[in-house]
Amino acid sequence: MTTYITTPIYYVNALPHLGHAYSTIVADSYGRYKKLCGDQVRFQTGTDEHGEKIAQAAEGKNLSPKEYVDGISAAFRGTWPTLAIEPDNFIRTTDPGHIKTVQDVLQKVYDKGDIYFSEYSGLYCKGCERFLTEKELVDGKCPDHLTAPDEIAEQNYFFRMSNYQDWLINHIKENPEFITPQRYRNEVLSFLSEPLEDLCISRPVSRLTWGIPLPFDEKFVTYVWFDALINYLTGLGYPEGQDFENFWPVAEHVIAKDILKPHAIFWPTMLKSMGVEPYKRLHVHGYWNVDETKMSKSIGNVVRPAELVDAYGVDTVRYFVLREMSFGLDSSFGTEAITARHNSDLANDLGNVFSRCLTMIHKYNGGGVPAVDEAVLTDEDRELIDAIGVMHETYCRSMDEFAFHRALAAVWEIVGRLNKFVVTNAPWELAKDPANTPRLHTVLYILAETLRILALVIKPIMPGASARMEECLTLSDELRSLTLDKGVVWGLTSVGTALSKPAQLFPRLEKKKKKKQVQQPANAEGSGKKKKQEKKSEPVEGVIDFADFLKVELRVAKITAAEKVKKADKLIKLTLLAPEERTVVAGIAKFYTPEELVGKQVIIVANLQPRKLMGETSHGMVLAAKETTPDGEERLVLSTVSDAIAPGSKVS
RNA sequence: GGCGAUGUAGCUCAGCAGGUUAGAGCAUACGGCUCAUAUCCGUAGUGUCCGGGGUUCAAGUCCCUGCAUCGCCA
Repeated sequence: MTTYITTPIYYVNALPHLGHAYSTIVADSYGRYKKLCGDQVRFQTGTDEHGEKIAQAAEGKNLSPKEYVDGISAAFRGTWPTLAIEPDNFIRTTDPGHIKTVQDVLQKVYDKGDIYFSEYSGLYCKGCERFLTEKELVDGKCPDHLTAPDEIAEQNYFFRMSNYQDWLINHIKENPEFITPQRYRNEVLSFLSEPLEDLCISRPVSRLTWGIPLPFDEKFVTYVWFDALINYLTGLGYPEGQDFENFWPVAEHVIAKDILKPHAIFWPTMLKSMGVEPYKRLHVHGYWNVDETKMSKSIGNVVRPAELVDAYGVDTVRYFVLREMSFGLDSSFGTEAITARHNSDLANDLGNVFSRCLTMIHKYNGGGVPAVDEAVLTDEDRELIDAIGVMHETYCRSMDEFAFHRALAAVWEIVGRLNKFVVTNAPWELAKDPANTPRLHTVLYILAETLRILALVIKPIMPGASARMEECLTLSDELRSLTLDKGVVWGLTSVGTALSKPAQLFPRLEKKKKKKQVQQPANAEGSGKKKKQEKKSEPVEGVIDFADFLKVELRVAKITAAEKVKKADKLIKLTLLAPEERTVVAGIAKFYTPEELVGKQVIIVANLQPRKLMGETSHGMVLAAKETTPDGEERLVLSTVSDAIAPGSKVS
């Protein structure tokens, strides 16, 4: 059996965040799982590097597009190993091989007659650099730039997507698993119930040069989606080769819901047109919110995977995202949530049970795995063993369905049972009387064997923790390399195996509960009932508490560009790095010229709700001090830091 | 405006195709153990299953309607 699993190729206009990490962890874990099932697996991720936004971003940084994308692509590539993500192939749409294949595909589709040249006229907004639909306009103007769009006619190439609409509808209906979870399948079908328009697949070179030239007309480059989707094929050496034959028929794509349409509609019709079978499954997941709100650059609450790994460790991060999110639905990320998962599931349950079991084998049998005495086997023992069989089934079914949270819940059911088993069998009691030795040995064996199986099933999700468990259990290479089917079989641990001392798999994290700090003198009030309801300190007028202060996120930002806002004599539009790029409009035009601002470091409120000022949306606020001089003149001075520091540094 | 999803214990959610006292984890309270990472085990709960109608012997589970939130489309 073979498995081909892909993530989207990530658009290099931003650095990796939790959402990217999630898609990639999912694909990696699924790939590892399939490998553990004995499949030959190919796992691909990469970066998407063409298009208008990239060209703009590069220009904004005074870099050539290629220099710019090289940097961000490397950041993605470098992030994955820190999350124990091991793709077999990392593809870039600027790879020469990819470019050639895209051109071959275009030519093929063109020759088939599915691409035509046509004039398109529409309302083009220079600010957005794209055509707007009538419906998007507000009072006839672009809602973002408040300017009237130009009616322009442009000639472009179009892909006859509409030719394949009926075929696609049928295909989706006949293959219930083609798009999962179902809610997204419904969404696509509902979208397809309306006539499909053809897809514009070119951009004139006059407007954009950063793209793949059309093979049949050099005055145009390829629209990014047409270019990007093909990565899934080029990564396999399409149009020929063993990889393509082995893996394409089993292709499974993991995506987030924002790119559903290109993957569920553009891509299958493109494949159909070029004469390639559609992919097997498309797995669509939801968004990670951060503490109830959307994660976005402008709010400044973007979660960086590297920071998470530093704070919690790779295994915890992988476990958390897979356990916490029901695949397909949105979830919310919060430090309390991940700390709670780490402490309760990983440290208290799995980590602790691992530690206590190994310790007992050391204390009561010198660290060697003792033999089972069939004569003293109880119903309860058999129940535990049976439960492991049930877990195995649920686990596999859930992993196959991308229901990772359910797979993990099933594993933790066994962790819970093992803890109960320890308590009801109390080896420390058995050890007191030599007459109980056969039973003690049997119990200890069950502990060791259950741990071995737990180490095996968590391997795809937490490869590190799994390896540490196997290490302590001193499993042979043979036992470590078993497939699931062969490995989740009772009784494989050999009697006499000498175990190592237990490692602390997941050290507990201290909760940052500042709320519980009580300042009341110990016996100020009479004993009796505990006063559970700690009085909240009375609010004092004009005084905020520390928690309120923490809500304000201050950051150092570097000004990279500044220009006056038209028709506003007080406003200057600033482009800042903090560390990501953002726009902030500041009412400082009377005091500073745009020229003198560029290069300055300022302090901004980074998590202020975005607000529109004279047509520009401001994502934050620049801090400044203001005074009125004795002669009645106003003076304003920007707040800054006393020495150079990395853009985006927090101020507190 | 059209289509769709969701609304269940303080929190996060399970409840598959209608059937006895509605479940799990976390959090809370009390009790127990000592092998263990101040961990674990047991007990205790509380729920107008969003509101209102209806179908049925029987509805959290089906139908209609209203409200709220979200998504897609226009």
